[in-house]
Amino acid sequence: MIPDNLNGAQKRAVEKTDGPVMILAGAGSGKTRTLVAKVSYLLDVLEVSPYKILAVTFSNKAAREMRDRVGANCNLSPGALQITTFHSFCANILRSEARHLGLSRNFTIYDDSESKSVVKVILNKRGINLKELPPSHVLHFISDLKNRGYYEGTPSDEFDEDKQDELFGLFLEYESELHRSNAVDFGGLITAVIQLFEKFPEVRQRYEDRYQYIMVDEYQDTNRAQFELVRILSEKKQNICVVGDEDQSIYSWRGADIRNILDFEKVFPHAEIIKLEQNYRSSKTIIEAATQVISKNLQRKGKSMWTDNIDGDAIDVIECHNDKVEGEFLAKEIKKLKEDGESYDDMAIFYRSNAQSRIIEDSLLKGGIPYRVVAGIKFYERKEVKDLLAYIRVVVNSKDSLALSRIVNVPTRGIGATTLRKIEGEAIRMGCSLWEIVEKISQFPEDFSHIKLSARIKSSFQAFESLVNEVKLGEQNGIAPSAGYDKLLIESGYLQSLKASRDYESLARIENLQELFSAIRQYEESSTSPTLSGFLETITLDTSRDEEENPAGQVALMTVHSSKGLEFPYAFITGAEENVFPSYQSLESDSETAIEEERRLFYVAMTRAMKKLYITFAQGRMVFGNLRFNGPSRFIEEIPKNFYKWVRKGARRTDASSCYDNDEDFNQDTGPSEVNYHDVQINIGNPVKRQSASYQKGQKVTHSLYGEGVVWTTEGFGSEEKVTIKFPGGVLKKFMVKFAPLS
DNA sequence: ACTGTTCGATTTTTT
DNA sequence: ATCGAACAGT
Repeated sequence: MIPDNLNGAQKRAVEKTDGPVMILAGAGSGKTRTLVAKVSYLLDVLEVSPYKILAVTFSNKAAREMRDRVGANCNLSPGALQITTFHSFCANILRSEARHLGLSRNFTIYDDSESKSVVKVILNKRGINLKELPPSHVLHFISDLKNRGYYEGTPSDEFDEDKQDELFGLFLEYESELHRSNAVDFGGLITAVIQLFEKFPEVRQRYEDRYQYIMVDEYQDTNRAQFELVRILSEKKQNICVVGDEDQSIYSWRGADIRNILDFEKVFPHAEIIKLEQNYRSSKTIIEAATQVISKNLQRKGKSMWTDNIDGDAIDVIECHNDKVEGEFLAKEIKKLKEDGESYDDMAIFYRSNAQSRIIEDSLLKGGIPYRVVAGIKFYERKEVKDLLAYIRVVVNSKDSLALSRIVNVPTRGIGATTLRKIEGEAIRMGCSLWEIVEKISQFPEDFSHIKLSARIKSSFQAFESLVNEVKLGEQNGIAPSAGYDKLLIESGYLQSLKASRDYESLARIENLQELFSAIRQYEESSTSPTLSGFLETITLDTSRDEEENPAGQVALMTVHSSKGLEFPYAFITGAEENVFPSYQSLESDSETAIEEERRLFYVAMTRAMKKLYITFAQGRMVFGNLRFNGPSRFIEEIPKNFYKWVRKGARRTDASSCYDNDEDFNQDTGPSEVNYHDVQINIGNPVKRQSASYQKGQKVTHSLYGEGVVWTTEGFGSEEKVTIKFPGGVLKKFMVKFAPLS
């Protein structure tokens, strides 16, 4: 049955299971609830097999949430449900069908930075100066093509113009380089599946027959290729249900194509459109103000949001003298709310760009307000982490020449640029991969006398080769991935080289490698047949690690983009100035489309607030080292006057820059002045046996890197014991006791 | 192979 | 202001 906590439109959305449907779900309209109800309805009432249902979203977080909720509803193990991201879905298909496309199933997935490296290598090879032709520019061309669904041999003539572009040759070379490396990039995951379906009708039919009900969440974020993919899959049954909100489309710069929404009915002429317009989240004031702002956009289907909620407080628009005063206002106001009994984790501060967070953090720090910065965790982008992952990739997919050349001389083993150039030459000459050359050199060094390798280099190759092969063998024989990682870390000498340079940074790097170790352990526990290659897949397609952080009493700081999908009773939109929000880039481009996207961003930000919305802006702000006077954002002016109250904070009219003159607090050295470089206990592979938790809540500890802190939470015991420590300024860090240099 | 220096760019970042 | 990448010098 359909849960009776759904409203009319939501019920309709649930019941309309056959034929194409587009659900336009405004902010806070109970979209997830409806989707979960719909999948549950298919399963429980229509008794559709979970095997036949496919639901795709964009983020792993969203997929997980939906999977768990449906699983709980219908008493199914979450694993039985095909609720997944576009990219995982495609990666899985490609692993099964890899042979059709001349890939092998252990192919590597390249992320954006690796794609960029490939581009750089190609440009270098062609002797093109990176300044004349920035790699980012080339990469943009390539990913744009892929986002629009192009693959080699696309039948459509839509790409004729692109093929004339001088960059097209680079695209082709890029593609063949990836293919040689047995690698696929993010965009390629999607287009390769489309290609697979186009070229092999029998494969296509298998999947088409299987997925009888297809749902797409966050539809406004789909690009052309993703749309094409679900169109193909649903072509026969036409049971496609897309859910999205054109007003929250904020990823066009990533290839999201709002036309997927605007033109849905053109592709599916009999589509039913259902609008979810009742908002359950925000006060009437907020909803009406936001509705007014977004109504200025022309690129929309048009919904009119309404709510039964109370009117609530007026929006506060705070005019601050400068960005510093803005920060101080935030701290002061948050403190006041706290004193009134509100909780810190009910408050969030949004900014347009990450650069703005620093000054806000400063004020919160000074005000003693605990906060957390919600940001794309860059853990997997760390050099040392990428290095070790590259080792793993060479083990998993030895054709991955990018990974190989990254680590063949890390740590230094005498295989420098010159040697690398030589073996690259050999690889080209013999038409094989770098790894095959490495293997051949190790086995038959005499065959390579013509490239004059010293004895030392030869033995380096041999050591490297046997390490990789031993781990590979271990992987095939079901040795735990973490053990393989251990071996790589230790026998490559990587860990040793870090330990040898006992400086501040190496210490942190070692910790990160320990963190990577626990990530592998975590993965092992969650998987039935863990492998290194499975681990790689998890982390390339799911970067959301570390996001579990306990929001215990912290104000959340984030970009407007990362706020999408979240809600907070109290929300602060900061930097509401021309050239900041909307950003100067979107103004420069002078295109109405760009401004509309900024407006959608502003709309997203406004609709995060439940009870009270603050919008702050500064008269003067430091931008790229210069003081700028931008004036209030046009979006403020688009809010009807009756919805807000204008307040001035330290806003003077003269001598605008004086506030920057005596900045006594800015240059304090906050880092620990002395670091105790005692030997870090490394026990990877030989867990320390401790039977009980050795740390307690509230205990004071000293971390040799971060200084003094207080134990915030503890979990596990013995070698699995983990502690979260709170350092001054509300910074929370989690450590594994057996690794962390704590005293 | 490591280190310092200059130069330049610089929104957003689900995968 | 600040960070990183590219380059030059040791």
